[in-house]
Amino acid sequence: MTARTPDSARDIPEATVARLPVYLRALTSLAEDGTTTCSSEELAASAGVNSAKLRKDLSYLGSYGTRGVGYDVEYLRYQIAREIGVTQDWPVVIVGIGNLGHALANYSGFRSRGFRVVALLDADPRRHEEVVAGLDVRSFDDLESIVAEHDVSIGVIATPAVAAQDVADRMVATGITSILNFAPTVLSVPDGVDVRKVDLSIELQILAYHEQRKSGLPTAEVLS
Amino acid sequence: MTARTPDSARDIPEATVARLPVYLRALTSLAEDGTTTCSSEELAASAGVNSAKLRKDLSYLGSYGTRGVGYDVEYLRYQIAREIGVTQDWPVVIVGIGNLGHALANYSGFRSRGFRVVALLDADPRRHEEVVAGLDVRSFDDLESIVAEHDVSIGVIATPAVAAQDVADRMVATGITSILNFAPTVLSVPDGVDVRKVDLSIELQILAYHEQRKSGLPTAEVLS
DNA sequence: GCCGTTTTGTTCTCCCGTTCACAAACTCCT
DNA sequence: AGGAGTTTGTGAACGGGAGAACAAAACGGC
Ligand SMILES: NC(=O)c1ccc[n+]([C@@H]2O[C@H](COP(=O)([O-])OP(=O)(O)OC[C@H]3O[C@@H](n4cnc5c(N)ncnc54)[C@H](O)[C@@H]3O)[C@@H](O)[C@H]2O)c1
Ligand SMILES: NC(=O)c1ccc[n+]([C@@H]2O[C@H](COP(=O)([O-])OP(=O)(O)OC[C@H]3O[C@@H](n4cnc5c(N)ncnc54)[C@H](O)[C@@H]3O)[C@@H](O)[C@H]2O)c1
Repeated sequence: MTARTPDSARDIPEATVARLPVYLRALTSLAEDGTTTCSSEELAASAGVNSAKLRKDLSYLGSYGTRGVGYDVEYLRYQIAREIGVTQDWPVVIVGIGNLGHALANYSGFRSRGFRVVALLDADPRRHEEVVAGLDVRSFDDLESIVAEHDVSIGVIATPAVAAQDVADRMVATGITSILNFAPTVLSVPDGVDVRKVDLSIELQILAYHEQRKSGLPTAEVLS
Repeated sequence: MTARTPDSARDIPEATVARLPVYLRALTSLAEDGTTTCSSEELAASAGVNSAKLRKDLSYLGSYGTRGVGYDVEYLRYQIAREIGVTQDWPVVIVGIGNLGHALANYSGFRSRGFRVVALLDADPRRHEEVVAGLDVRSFDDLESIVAEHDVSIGVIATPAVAAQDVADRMVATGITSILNFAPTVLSVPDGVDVRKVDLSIELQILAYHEQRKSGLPTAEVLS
């Protein structure tokens, strides 16, 4: 509305934002295969979406394709990365270095996709002896200084559910404004702070619901 | 339409299905606190949703509340669990016992929420020496016999991306019809098979997008 | 230089999901 | 028993996203 869009501040629909990373990955994959140009049809197939949806999504970023030709893979990849903001690395802290925290710390996919784990924190002093993925596990009390030092704005919570709200509160207090939460709890945070949750049990329960349906109906599933 | 709903076969909107597990968890939490009755307002707050949405969601299951009073926590909890299909355990196999697979195998939240891990499979023979969470890590070739023996219909993929499609194909061939995929790939499966994906990097990239927006705008964020 | 072919960008329509708002229904108090 | 006060269940308005369909634009062949 206010039309004072300095560069590319059009607001992109949330559903589109959620798909841009998928396109980014598909483009990276195509680039690795040596493909330099692709049509919306090919890219859509690679990303698992409808080609009309893909084109509409990309149109929010600008006109980066060429009619009759398609998209330049490398150019489009860069434009999407720039729009998402992963052309340079984001520092991230992980809190709660238990089963899941270890896996996250060891995950190489973060680094390659624009994120750098700068610290691993845990409340349990016994954990502080450990070195995971080349990083010392440090005291949760070091949160403030680490966030200040590395200018961290993204935090990951992998603690038990009971501790998650406390951890979130501390994160917010130190200036973190984006949280990825693995604990099965609803976090309450002030306006201006984004929270996304990943909840395995919910995903499995959704599958279970459909599974129950399948076995219920006799064979009235397919129609093609 | 066809109105031949044997028991409770009304089709529940997908968005509602995705929230039922959240309500289930909120109700369990309330029950543990000793609450026996709750209003839609309380339950909605506990689940982090709008109360009107909650009531509409619940109305798809039936009329399980009492006007002027609210919902019986234990009764509603059971009704939702039954609708989702987690009143008895679902057997699950996990394929790919690396960093993430270990964390999943050790996760106690599955058992308590209606799922039972019956086998851990890995293609790497060196893994077969291991015992994780009380289960032997077995050869991927045992998939068929394990699925047949335990009547498994849900599989979890925690292998590297390159192997994921192969694993999915094998799963489908053995009769698995629901897959939870952690590998960053688009899986293609036949009709009748459900796939849900969990992708950490995508979640972080969505956060990064909004984070970039925040730092762009000066302070035009809050208005309350 | 022009025409047919290809593929993008966009418009239009439809559908799903969210939210408001209110009547119906139940409890409790007098 | 009746009325005031609560709270559910749902009809209706609204907004956003998905997909079909097409016009505009670029390329290649002649
Ligand atoms: N393991 C999985 O595969 C998995 C799957 C889905 C969800 N989860 C969820 O992720 C979270 C972590 O799971 P996990 O299996 O790693 O648990 P875990 O018990 O192995 O690890 C939790 C860690 O958090 C630390 N911790 C506890 N309180 C803390 C605090 N206040 N501040 C900082 N650190 C604190 C503990 O010392 C421990 O090291 C849980 O909420 C769990 O429900 C785990
Ligand atoms: N570790 C994390 O926190 C994390 C986070 C997000 C996504 N992921 C994704 O999850 C997957 C697993 O991650 P990880 O860190 O555990 O990797 P990992 O390399 O530690 O483990 C992968 C395991 O899969 C096994 N495997 C390989 N090919 C197989 C096959 N064809 N059949 C059966 N088993 C096979 C390997 O032997 C290995 O044990 C990857 O796709 C990764 O991108 C991991």
